[in-house]
Amino acid sequence: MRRVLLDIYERMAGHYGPTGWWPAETPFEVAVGAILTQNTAWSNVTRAIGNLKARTLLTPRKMASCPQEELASAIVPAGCFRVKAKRLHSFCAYLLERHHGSMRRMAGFPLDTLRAELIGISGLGPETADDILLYACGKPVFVVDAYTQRILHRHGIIEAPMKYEPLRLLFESNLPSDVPLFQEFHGLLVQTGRDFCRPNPACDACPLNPLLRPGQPVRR
DNA sequence: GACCAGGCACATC
DNA sequence: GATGTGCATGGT
Repeated sequence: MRRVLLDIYERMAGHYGPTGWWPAETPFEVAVGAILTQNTAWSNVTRAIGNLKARTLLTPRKMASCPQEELASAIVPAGCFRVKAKRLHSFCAYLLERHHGSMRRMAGFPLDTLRAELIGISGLGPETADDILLYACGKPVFVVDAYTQRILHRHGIIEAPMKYEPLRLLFESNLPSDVPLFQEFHGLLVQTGRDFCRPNPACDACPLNPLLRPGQPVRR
């Protein structure tokens, strides 16, 4: 499995080069983007974040003190705006109370502690928590998403859809615990999924075709 | 007009 | 534990 995963990584990296994932200017912006992108296309998140910047709401204190309806109006383009405004407030409250509003202070805490606390916040599930941990805090967690599932399944690496935790551990136990590797790997999976693994895919040019299978010798 | 997008909470069985 | 539904916009 280790060789298969590294083969996948090398093919995608060879096709795309460095992705520099996640696209954001600050760790706090990463966290906001992680919440806004839930079940939402990234292009819509970009608009919402642009609105937040224009209204100078993209800091933990400004966002926390902004009325929820006003916050919601700024993030309308991201969809589910009432729900997400509430989720952003929940995260800001946690960040202010527990870490004095500082993402850098937050990153000083152990991974397991932070992961449990983040998942405990209403509106933050495992994927959103892991986005924040990997890309905003620099912690070695592998982020699993719908594209990860779909790509592995379509290429026969997994037989049936797997639950989040087992799939995360599949990657983490078969790869070196390396933050830049995890960051790039997930970014490459998203790009590959977006370009080649949609419901009506253009599979022909996919860099993962044909894919190395378990037990198969490395082809060069 | 239907379907999808870088989920999650809640209700129900 | 598994499945269904609401949230809601913008692109294809």
